[in-house]
Amino acid sequence: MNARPKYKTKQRDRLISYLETVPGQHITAFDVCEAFRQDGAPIGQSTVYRQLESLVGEGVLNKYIIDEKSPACFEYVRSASHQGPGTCFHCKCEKCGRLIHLHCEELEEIRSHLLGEHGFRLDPRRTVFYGICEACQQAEG
Amino acid sequence: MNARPKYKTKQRDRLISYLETVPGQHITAFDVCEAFRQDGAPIGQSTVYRQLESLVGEGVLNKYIIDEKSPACFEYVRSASHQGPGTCFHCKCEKCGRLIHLHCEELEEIRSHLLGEHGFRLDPRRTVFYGICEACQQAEG
DNA sequence: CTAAGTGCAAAATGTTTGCATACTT
DNA sequence: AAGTATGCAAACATTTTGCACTTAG
Repeated sequence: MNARPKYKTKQRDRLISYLETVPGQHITAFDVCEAFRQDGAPIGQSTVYRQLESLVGEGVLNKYIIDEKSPACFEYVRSASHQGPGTCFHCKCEKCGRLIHLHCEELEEIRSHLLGEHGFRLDPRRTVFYGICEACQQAEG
Repeated sequence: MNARPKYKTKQRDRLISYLETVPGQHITAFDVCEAFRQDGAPIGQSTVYRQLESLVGEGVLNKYIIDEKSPACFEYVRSASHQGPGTCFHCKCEKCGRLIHLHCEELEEIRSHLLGEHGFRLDPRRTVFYGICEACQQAEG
């Protein structure tokens, strides 16, 4: 979906190194910039955005739009060549804002159903389920 | 989730009248502003945004964040007092951008599963399934 | 009369872009 | 040398907010 970088640059390497330290976590472009700033060697934010976008295109990162107002967040999935996509669904609580990762085989049914009955190939990397989490349901009665 | 209006104003009435002419369609704040501008009697955009937000809070409108870069869109569902929530899922094709409305009983299973197994009460009004639609799948081979 | 709503212009926010410079190959 | 990448600052687009004014109850 996106162009992949042709050149190996210092910034790109540093970015990847950083990402490897936070696998499976959700980080924003801001987080990344901040990390480098605190390292004493900032990387320009345009570069960060551009590289991040490239890495999404290469399948190294997943990108999630969790919330209309929050910044997009990225999740390191694997080094560019390895493994299939780590299937993981996300649930976002509209009340407390908590983000729940669901590694659930049964949810595969959803994909099958959508594909079989509706011809729609679901992309779990971009799909976020909104709703109310257990804790908040009990709290509200 | 949001405050509901206490006062009945001319702007609010006009907005609701307009919405009633586009049931089930997806309209943006911009569309609304435009409609009134062309009516010769514009309504301030802040007012539009605020009223729209109120109506979402009242359940009259659904609000969807279809896309990170696109404006939020609203869908008129019912007049404030009537009926239960019109259950309708949305699928957004990442390729062609098409938005598909799914009125599907079987998708209720998803809700049951999430609720039963994960304690998560899915909100179909805010959830959008991303993926690739049938046409685009065939096109790409 | 008081609380709520309106509308303008300005702020906020996350992301993208133009462009001159620097780096990779 | 040619093609990319970088980084700054400025541009962007949507939504929100501050505030003085109007309107509904």
